[in-house]
Amino acid sequence: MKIVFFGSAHFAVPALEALVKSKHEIVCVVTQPDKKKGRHLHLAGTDVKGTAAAAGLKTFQPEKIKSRESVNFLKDLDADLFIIVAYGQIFSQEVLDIPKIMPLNIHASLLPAYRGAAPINWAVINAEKKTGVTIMYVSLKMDSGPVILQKEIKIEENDTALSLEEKLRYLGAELLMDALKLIDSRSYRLLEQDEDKVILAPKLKKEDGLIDWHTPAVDIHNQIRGVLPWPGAFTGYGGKILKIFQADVLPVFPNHRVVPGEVIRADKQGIVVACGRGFLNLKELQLEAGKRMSGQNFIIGHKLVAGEILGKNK
RNA sequence: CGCGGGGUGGAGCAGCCUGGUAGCUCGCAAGGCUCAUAACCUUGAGGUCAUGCGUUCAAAUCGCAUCCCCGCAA
Repeated sequence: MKIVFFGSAHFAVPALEALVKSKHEIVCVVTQPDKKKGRHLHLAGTDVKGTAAAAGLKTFQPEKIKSRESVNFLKDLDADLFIIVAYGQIFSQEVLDIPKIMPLNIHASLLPAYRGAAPINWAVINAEKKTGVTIMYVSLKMDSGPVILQKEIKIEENDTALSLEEKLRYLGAELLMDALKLIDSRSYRLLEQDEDKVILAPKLKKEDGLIDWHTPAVDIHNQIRGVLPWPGAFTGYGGKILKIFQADVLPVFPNHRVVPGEVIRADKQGIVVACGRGFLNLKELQLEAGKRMSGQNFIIGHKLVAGEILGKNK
């Protein structure tokens, strides 16, 4: 089959690599235009662009996928399938109608749960026990098309949005190959999504990383694991931003009344902070302008003592 | 040329503004105390103060340049 691959982010790379190895013909890889990014705003291509270049594939980087020029270009490719994975632009019906068989998408959740840009993050934040990947027909409304294949995976206690993404991107690539076989043999089925079970997973905002110490320790723990790699869970300390990368929920009972955010212990046992219910032992943190380090190292250098309240500033 | 913070023994930091013997906590080594310990007491090793140039009688400290790391913003 003649395939046009649409993708940009890290998540899409294994799927493209799998396609490259398959018998299918990739007529073009469409990815987002190069953007200035990073600390010094250097111009950089997407992860997918790098992969496509390594495989010697032709790339197309339209500013707007819906534009007249883009549509004409895509029509001329005469493709059977469009495969869209973490591309980053919304398609118009006109574009979706171009492929002769169908437009396909890999989504990192068990649809209809977690429709949107950050399905993995929200699954972790919401303490889901499992998530997965879905291969579906793309329709105009975001992530609402009928499902072709779906595979679930357990969310482990120590999984983060980062580790899950790593698992899911490969799982997604595998499942895509299975789906292509079904489509090739015309033996697939389209299963409509149950609109009553829709859960939305909007793009994360900076403020989603801000820790509210009044919430229960388990919830904050899920937040810390879920908002990686961006924006990262953070609080305030000494007027600066303090990022928290890793923490454990602790069943500790202090001998006095505590305020949420209060450091009730800071010694070799760890940095223990009071939450709305329960406590967190901060394992890995990073102060603004500082390096990422373990809780013990943090105490040694920053003279953090019991009684201080986190989150007072910023 | 988007804004800002930082590079000081093995780790994390102070000192810099107001130049004049390199300091703290931890770790490490040796010894001691102890039934014992991640506890405590002694002692000790370990540093081109990121790099280069400059100012000065004298630079970790002031000035210029370079390299590297990090936060914000996108």
